[in-house]
Amino acid sequence: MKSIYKLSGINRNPAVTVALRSSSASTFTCSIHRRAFTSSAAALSAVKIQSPSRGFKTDSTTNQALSGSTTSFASSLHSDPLFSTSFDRSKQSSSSPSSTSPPSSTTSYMPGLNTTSWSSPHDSINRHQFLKDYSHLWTLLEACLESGNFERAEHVLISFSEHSDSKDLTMAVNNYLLRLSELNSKDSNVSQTWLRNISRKIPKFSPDTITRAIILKNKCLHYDYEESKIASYIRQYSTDILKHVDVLGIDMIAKIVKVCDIPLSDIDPQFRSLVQAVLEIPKESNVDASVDTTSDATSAPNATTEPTKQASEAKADKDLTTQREQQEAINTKLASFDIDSIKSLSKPGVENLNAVDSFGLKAIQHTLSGFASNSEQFNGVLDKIIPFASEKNVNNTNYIDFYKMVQQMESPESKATLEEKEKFYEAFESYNIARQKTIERRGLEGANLKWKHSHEQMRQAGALALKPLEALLWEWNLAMQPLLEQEFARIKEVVKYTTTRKAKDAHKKAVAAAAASASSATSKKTAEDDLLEFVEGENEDIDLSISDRFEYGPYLLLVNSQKLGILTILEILKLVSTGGIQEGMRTARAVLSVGKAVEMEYKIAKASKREKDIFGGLSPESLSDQSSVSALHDKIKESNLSNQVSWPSSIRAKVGSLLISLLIHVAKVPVTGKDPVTGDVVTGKAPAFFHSYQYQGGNRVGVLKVHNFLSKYISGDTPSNFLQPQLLPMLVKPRPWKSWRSGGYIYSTSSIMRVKDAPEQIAYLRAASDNGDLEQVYEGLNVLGDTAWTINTPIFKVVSKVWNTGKEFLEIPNEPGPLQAPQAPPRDADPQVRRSWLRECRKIHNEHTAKYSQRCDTNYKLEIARAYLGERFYLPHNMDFRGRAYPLSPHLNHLGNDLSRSLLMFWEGRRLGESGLRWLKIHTANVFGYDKFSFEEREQFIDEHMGDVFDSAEHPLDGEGWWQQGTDPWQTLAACMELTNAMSLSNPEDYISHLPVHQDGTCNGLQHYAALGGDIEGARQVNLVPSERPQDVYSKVLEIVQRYVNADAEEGHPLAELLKDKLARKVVKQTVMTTVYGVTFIGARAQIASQLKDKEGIDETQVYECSVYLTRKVFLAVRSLFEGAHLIQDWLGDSAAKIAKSVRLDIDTPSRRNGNRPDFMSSVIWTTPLGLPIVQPYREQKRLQVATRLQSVQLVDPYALRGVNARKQKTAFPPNYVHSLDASHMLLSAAECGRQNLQFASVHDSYWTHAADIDKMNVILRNAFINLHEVDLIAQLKNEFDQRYGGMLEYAEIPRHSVIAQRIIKARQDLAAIYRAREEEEEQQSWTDAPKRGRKKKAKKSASSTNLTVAEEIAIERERIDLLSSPEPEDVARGQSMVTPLSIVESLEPEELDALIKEANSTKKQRSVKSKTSSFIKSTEHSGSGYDKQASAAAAAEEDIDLLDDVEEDIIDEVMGDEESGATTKKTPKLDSLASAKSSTSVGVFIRLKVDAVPPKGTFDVKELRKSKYFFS
Amino acid sequence: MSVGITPSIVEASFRKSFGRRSILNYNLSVSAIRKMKLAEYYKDNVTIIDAYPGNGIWSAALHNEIKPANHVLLEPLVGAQKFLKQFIDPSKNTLKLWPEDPFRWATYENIVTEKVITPIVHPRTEINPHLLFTCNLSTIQGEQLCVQFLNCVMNRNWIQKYGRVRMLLWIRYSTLVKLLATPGSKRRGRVSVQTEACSDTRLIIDNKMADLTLDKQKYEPLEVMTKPNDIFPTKAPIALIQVDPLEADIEQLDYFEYVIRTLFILKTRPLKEGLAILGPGALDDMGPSLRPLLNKKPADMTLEEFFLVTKAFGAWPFKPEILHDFYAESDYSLHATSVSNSSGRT
DNA sequence: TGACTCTCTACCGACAATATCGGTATGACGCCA
DNA sequence: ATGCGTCATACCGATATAAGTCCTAGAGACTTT
Repeated sequence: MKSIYKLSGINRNPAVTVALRSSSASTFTCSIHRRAFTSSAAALSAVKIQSPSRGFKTDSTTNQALSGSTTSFASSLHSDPLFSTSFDRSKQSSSSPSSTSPPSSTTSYMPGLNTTSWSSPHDSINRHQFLKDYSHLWTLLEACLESGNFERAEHVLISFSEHSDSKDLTMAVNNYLLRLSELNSKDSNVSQTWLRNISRKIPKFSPDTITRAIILKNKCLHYDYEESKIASYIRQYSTDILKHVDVLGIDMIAKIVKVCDIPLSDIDPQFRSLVQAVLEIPKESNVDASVDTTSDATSAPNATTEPTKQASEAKADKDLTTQREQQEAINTKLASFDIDSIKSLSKPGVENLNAVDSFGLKAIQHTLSGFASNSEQFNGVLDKIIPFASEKNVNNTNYIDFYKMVQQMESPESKATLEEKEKFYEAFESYNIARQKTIERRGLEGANLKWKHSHEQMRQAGALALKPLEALLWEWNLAMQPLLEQEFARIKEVVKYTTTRKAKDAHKKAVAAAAASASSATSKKTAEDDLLEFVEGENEDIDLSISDRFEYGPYLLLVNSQKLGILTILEILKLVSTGGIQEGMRTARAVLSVGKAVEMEYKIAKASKREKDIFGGLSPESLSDQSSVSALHDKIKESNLSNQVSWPSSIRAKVGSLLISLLIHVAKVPVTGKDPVTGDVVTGKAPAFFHSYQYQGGNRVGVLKVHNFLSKYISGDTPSNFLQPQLLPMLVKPRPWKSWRSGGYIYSTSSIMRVKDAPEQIAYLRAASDNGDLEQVYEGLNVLGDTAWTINTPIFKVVSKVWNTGKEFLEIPNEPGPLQAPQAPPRDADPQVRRSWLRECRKIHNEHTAKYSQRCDTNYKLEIARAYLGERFYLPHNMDFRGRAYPLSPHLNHLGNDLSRSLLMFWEGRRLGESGLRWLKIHTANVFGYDKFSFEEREQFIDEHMGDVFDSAEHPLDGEGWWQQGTDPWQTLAACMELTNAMSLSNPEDYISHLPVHQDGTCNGLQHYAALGGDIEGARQVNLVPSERPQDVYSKVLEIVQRYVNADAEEGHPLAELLKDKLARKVVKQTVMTTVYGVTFIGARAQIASQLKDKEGIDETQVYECSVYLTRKVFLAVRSLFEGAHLIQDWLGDSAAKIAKSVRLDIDTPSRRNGNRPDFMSSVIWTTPLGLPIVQPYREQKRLQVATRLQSVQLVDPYALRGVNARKQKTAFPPNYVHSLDASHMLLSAAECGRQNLQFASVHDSYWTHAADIDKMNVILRNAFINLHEVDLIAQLKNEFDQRYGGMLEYAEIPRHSVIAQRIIKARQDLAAIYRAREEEEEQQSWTDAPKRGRKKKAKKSASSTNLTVAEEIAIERERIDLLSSPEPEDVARGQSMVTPLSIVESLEPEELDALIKEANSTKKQRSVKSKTSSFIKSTEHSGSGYDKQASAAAAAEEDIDLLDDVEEDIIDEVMGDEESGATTKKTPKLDSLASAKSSTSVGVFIRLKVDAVPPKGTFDVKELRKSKYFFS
Repeated sequence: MSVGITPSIVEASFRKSFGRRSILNYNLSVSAIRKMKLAEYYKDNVTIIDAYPGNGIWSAALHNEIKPANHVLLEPLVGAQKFLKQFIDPSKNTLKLWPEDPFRWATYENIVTEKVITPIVHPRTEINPHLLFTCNLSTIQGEQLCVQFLNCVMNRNWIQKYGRVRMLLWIRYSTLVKLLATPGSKRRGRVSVQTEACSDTRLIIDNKMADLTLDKQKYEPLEVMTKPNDIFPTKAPIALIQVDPLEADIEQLDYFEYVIRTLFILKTRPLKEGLAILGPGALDDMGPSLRPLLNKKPADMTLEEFFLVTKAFGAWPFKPEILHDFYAESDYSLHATSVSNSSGRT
């Protein structure tokens, strides 16, 4: 019986444990608890026979290679074909899972192999049983290989092989082999021998052509391309081997082709041109100037041949030098294209921002601008091209203004020839590729050199000088080195054993030996001992640190100690004052960030190195055939082990915590303090960081605090200096999206979808990606990524001027001074005083923190903007899980606030033309806030304010400041400048405009709702229906609310009278907006309260009741105005609730908390019109505590199988669905804009393009919307739901008096009898079987009960279904003979059942309406009562005790009654009771899930909006 | 609530507790009060502040035994007010019902300003014989209030500004073990040290069915509730404690609070680990002066030992200046609204 | 055979509580037949 | 070789932590004699 209550799918897997931790080294048995009943009850026991492959103790397979350990994996429980239909989009049904998916291990959808389906068996999107360990092993394998730990890697490989699919396995083996052959390039026998051995050890493994290619490569190197050895091998396996460019590299293929005389036609046509390019290059000139120079640092720095410290430092020096060389080389290249001087022509007066001049962004700026200042010799050609060049301002320009350069080159006056231009662009492009790569591989060593320089300068200046921060940082990094080396040594000591046990034993022996020798030689305490003591901690922790090192060791070894030190310091300083911690940060965040940085560093270096390996002497950016290059890039990324999976967060945390603990230990700052006793000033050195804890509302939080000496150095302007350069805007077009993980940056891998700790989302995404369903999505996103941007320099100048004043201005926060807490009250002050003091402190602290983080954020934006002045850049995009697009690069992007948006403009310019000029004016009016009027009026408005516009543009800070009154002031300023520039031309229409002009949907969510429901009235309100003037939803709602309030005021309602003159659009706006998101009454009330708070004439004490009153009115108004939308919203919500609360028959899902009830396991999943599958990620989270060096850290375990959060699933579905539609609309529009060669950007429901192209875009977006909504999306959704969830059960009620109900009750009794009998029998058995085994406590049931619990009934239903689907006719017959509630219900016609449910529901509703008058809408009608109650309560408090007499009797009685009943007993959740919980007149029953009928669609024809001017405006 | 109506209130309050846990056994209450010798100590001009009287049994016993000049019942629950009113003789002025919530500090000011009570300040040389405080803290929030009352004892504010006011508190068992845990106990924590530091606290009425890990030697109850119907709800054990504030000051109170709060975070780790999180470099600087304690666990340390640590901390030149940490809620709506507003601008 | 208590309160994007204890499962190991 | 008992350990879930509770409202989930 107990098996029912076990989640059979999540048994721990010992074999994996071995590989990960190897806490043990011998035999394991993995037992799977039996799911089937073992009872003798005839009808039920059949299950046992029916599924012989399930529920047995798996045989142990011995594996000698694993030091005698036996590994086994639980067999799949649910591999029935029944549950393995394919995932399909309901509209274009059925497509089988692709067989060409790239190997990956994060997710797996291999039906039948240790998997179960996630949310629905309908889709063959399955969850690997050991998903977590699987991905951990994957990363561990790589780490072991990189660090040259082959023994353990093989260990891992074997564990991995037990439960991986063959493709993943082959890839894993290949990676092993590749690495092995790399380190034994002079002897191909090593790898061949190993391959033979592993094939024997892992019979499942089958080599593929990649395997052959690796061997071939090894042979080539071994025998130095000896024709006889190579040619025969190729002949043996066909020239298919040669298609693996990503293994062999282009150079090698070229050589092979040459040596073996293979025709070029045998080479993969995709890469033929590359090979050809190599063949054509004469040998000597084959020097690549741009490829990675730090690559040797990346190749397993801590492998057996690890560079010494000096070497690595020297190398760092070298790196910088080579970097310079490289830059010069590029300069030469640029020069060779006849543009000898790219000396900046940029404007004077771009002021430097006040910032710490050090690393991070500065380094990036250096990279970007690095070679602008060199040599005068470049003056010449450019001067000829650009007449203005003589006016160039030489001083103060530290960057190249490519923007201006191009503008001038392209201007009509330019004398540049077409050929010159072409050459310029070509040079520009390859220059950008080179720079982009350099940025992505950040120069960590470069940062260190700067620190060192600063340190030396400080030395020269003398000890009295205050140390600059950089000097300090250099010291810290220096001090960390020996500790890191020590740690490396210890790790190597540990990881050379394959199990922790061996390591521990060895350690014990060593200690014993040391003790023996120590007794003779008196131990002298050295500095090293101190180190040792620190690193090792207490003796009792040694075991712990051994197993710890065993886990994180391989990962830490991947990056050299110099880099580790630097990145730790950078990360930590970046995080100061985050997480609401004053002068510190949360430990959890710190350790994870550092760990992630290590991972990033390693992966990017690895990718960069691989690129070099593969391209060999070719310079990818200078090749003409860029499509081949990018195809090869993709191939490289795909085959790279590390691109597949992220490190487990536990590993990140452990790696990070180790580094931080070292930093804490060495980082010191000078301090002075006063001795409390003597009063003397004491000086000393104190740790710069220290680890402690804080309490947050009763919760303990680990924090890392910085010494306040250090915090003096750090202001809001500091963190941008530590910014990670990996995610900045790109200088070249992003790699286009080609699969779910391929696209975006050059080296770092990003996923096309941002997922929330939900492998299920990835699984679905991957399936769709592999299936080729996402082409439209890719196309749209690629258009967004291909939009070229540049910084709006004039705006930047204004902003930086304001910034440097340090004062608050518009969205720019001021420089917050030190936090000033109010004086604490004396201890014996009244608690009230203390409380309000605390509250005040908290408030000030909050404000300070907010201000600080805002200042940081703005600083980030400005620093990035400054770095990219004059550059052309791109913003790679991905999506949230609904499909909405976001730029990958944070901080500065067009989704940011007004300021960010104003700093950006299109790189490309387009002539305004008549329509463009008009739209530019309208846009100016829009951003100013004058957007509720007709286009003509808006245009006129700007014409009337043209003086203000000119003044704003010409005197932004010293003029009238008209722009500052705008809703979006900075964008207004940008528009003013653009307009001014245009108007200054004799013909403004000739102006080449770069400003993005917006078209915004009016309440886009409601627009989609109206279209979905065909709701004419709603459509009219949101401008779907053509109209002469734009409709304003908020004003309309306000109007209705005003009517209600006036009516109440007439009747003398006091609140209505108070409020009737105080209503404003602003009061209702937010609530109307959030209605779409399903805001609750209380949430809306809070919004309204905050609006009312500042209103004149409303007393503070009245705000609350006013807000309650008003919120009711607003809700009523919204509902009346958007009846259709609400019907759809409700339907979506109800459907989601049904799905989220459905019970699955295909898997066993008992509740963790209450074994009597199943957990709900099905997420709401749907497919957008573009084919993107969307999975709502809301499940209960399992949290793990991971012990790290500093403290234990709590992480979510994304792999845990947990029930859904039904409530969240329900409330979030309507907005998510609508957002998935608006995302589809956007992507469709984007794709079409791309096809029509428009520059396009979007902020969800705000679409941007050039002013001149607005007319075109307006047509495109309207057509896209129509296309989207022409089909009945809701009907389609229902259809999809029916298919996906049709097999599940939902709870329903039918009238108790019905015949069916009676039959069900009877059946339940019968089943219970059988069940109890069998249960007893099993109990007996289990006592004799294993008397010591405690029974699962999950299954709490009252022994005497004759009723079935819900879980039990579900188990029985499941048995029946299983039997019916059995291949054995005997089983099927048995299943047919079973009488269960479900079988009874299913014997009904659907209509009959519907009728019964309807009947039960109606009686229930009647009852509940009678008993409750709680609907807020209803109570609005008597809203006076609340007021009265409040008043009397207040009075009661004030008046004398005697007043108690006045308390009404009925209230008392009520309370007393409650008290009485509180003492009465409670009840068990028996199914029968579940039925009667709501009403004794009905019976609860599980039926097949069926979503409700779709609400009838209205008559609005979406095509009408083609004519609607203000649909988007 | 005169003696004459005792049977009626006992009967009437049977299985009533108004959402709290209360004693039902009147006689046992009386017996405990007598063993405490309350009537002997509180003789003259006695005021009882009686918070959350609920079903009134305990209040009746106190009232009848001590016969105070002024007994004010702080009862915010309307149902309980109504119930209690039946037993209050309006003609007498000794027993009053005040409907404000004892949870609110203002209540205690209001009863003074409204002249419901007129507290007499008594020198700290002895327990204030004119003012007795009792409170039923058996709810889930009761524990919070209890800790705060103890804070007030330490800070000498709230009613403790009238001198050393004895408090008779009904608390849950879970609270009890936190307050009275002795060194070495699993439950030893910050509150137990604080309680020990600022008060002489005794267990007065115990509950038989709870098997708690208390030092029974040290905390011998005066009475024990044995029968199921002694309390209500039956299976929800509570206990009565007597808290007598101490006369002596706690040295360096701020430091003491910080030290115990911080050290108990790692309460079963050796003290040296705890010291390390007191401040940057704390272990290096303070370790030498506390060498004998370094390997002791905070959970095993005595009050005196905590005083030693406090002293060392106070003498440490580099101790942190700010001992109370604030944290910011992640409620930066400033930025968020500016973003969302601009997409749907006005 | 209900009722009481507790929770949560707008979508997304960003993120993230920890120390300790006790029970249970599991494995190592020894012992003995 | 197998089996059994005992001990150690890993894992998992539960609980405490702090100490004003956040002025109210109402629906829904959850629990448990």
